Amino acid sequence: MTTKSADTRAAILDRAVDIASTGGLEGLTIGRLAGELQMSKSGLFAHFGSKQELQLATVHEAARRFFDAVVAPAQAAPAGAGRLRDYCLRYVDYLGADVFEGGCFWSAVGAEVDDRPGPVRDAVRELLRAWLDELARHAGLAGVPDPEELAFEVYALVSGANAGLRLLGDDHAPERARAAIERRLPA
Amino acid sequence: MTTKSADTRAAILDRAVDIASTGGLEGLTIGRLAGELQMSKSGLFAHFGSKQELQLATVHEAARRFFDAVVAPAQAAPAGAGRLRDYCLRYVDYLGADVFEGGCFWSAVGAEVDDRPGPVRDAVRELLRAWLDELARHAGLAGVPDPEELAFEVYALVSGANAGLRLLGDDHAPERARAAIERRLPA
DNA sequence: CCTACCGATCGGTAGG
DNA sequence: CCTACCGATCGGTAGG
Repeated sequence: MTTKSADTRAAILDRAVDIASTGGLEGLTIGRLAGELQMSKSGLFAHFGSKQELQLATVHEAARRFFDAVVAPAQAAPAGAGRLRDYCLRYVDYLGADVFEGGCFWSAVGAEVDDRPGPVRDAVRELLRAWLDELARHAGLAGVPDPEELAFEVYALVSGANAGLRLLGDDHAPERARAAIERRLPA
Repeated sequence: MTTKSADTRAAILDRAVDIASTGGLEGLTIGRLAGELQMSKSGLFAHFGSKQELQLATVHEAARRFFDAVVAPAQAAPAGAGRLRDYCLRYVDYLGADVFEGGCFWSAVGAEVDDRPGPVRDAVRELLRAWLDELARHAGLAGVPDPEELAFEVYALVSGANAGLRLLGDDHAPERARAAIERRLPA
């Protein structure tokens, strides 16, 4: 029975993802995490062995949550224009769906790690890269002339909506992103 | 002669802006800043009185740099479509112009402060708000139907280009943003 | 602008 | 998973 240990680990990561979505991966300190979960620092630490391993596990747990909220439900739509459209709509909707406590996890963490070479930055980079590739792939299937350009624009608009929502407190931001994306999607 | 003290303060803030553009306002520690400038922590600290005052002064110094690089040079262009176009081009170009050591200061700092209520967040928010208002104002003068929508899209695309450049290492990102903005600008 | 401190917190370890 | 530590660094202060 490794179940109890696995449950504890899952509970730690669940909280870690929300802390990091708010205060970033630096704000995710072992002391704070242990305090909130009412366990000792060293007890928690033993699950990961280093701060970096905790950060990596947190990033992958965030990817799982993003996958469940945006990617998986869209698999019902047909590949190509339908899937692309579904991805985009869910991508915008996810900002207001409280998937993460601090809004888009990738916006919160992306700017933080981009200047820090290492495995954590690489993991974030590759996950974002894979998501943009998936968007571009279905844009290509839909016959869009420059699929990578479209993927870039959608990503930028959704990130912009998150910033508008969180930093400016502008509730219209997702609607603005939706309008711009709608205008850009293939008919 | 308060000149020597003012010079020191200017040198501190000059370095502080670049550190914050890389490691964020939390990465901007008094110890690190003092170390790089080869002065004592307390000597440096005396110029500001608190970490928060240092952060505020750093944000305003960053605004000055952004103004000098993007806003001021565009004043030669005529109000309306011409100015709007000039703003947008310079806004994209500024990403690759090494105005800040860590790329766009506002992208680096925006996601960091958006969950931390207080004077620092308010300052960042108001500066961004003012910039978007200025973009929208000239879009309005140019006869654009929804000036705020256009300002939002331009801001999102430039932020996206910065992320593409810094996080993904995609050198095409500014060109992609430029293309999308060009398509969106009034003829 | 300095030396010399302060209490708190950081990531991490020893040893159980 | 715990108690009890470690050296380093944090923001900040006293006193000059």
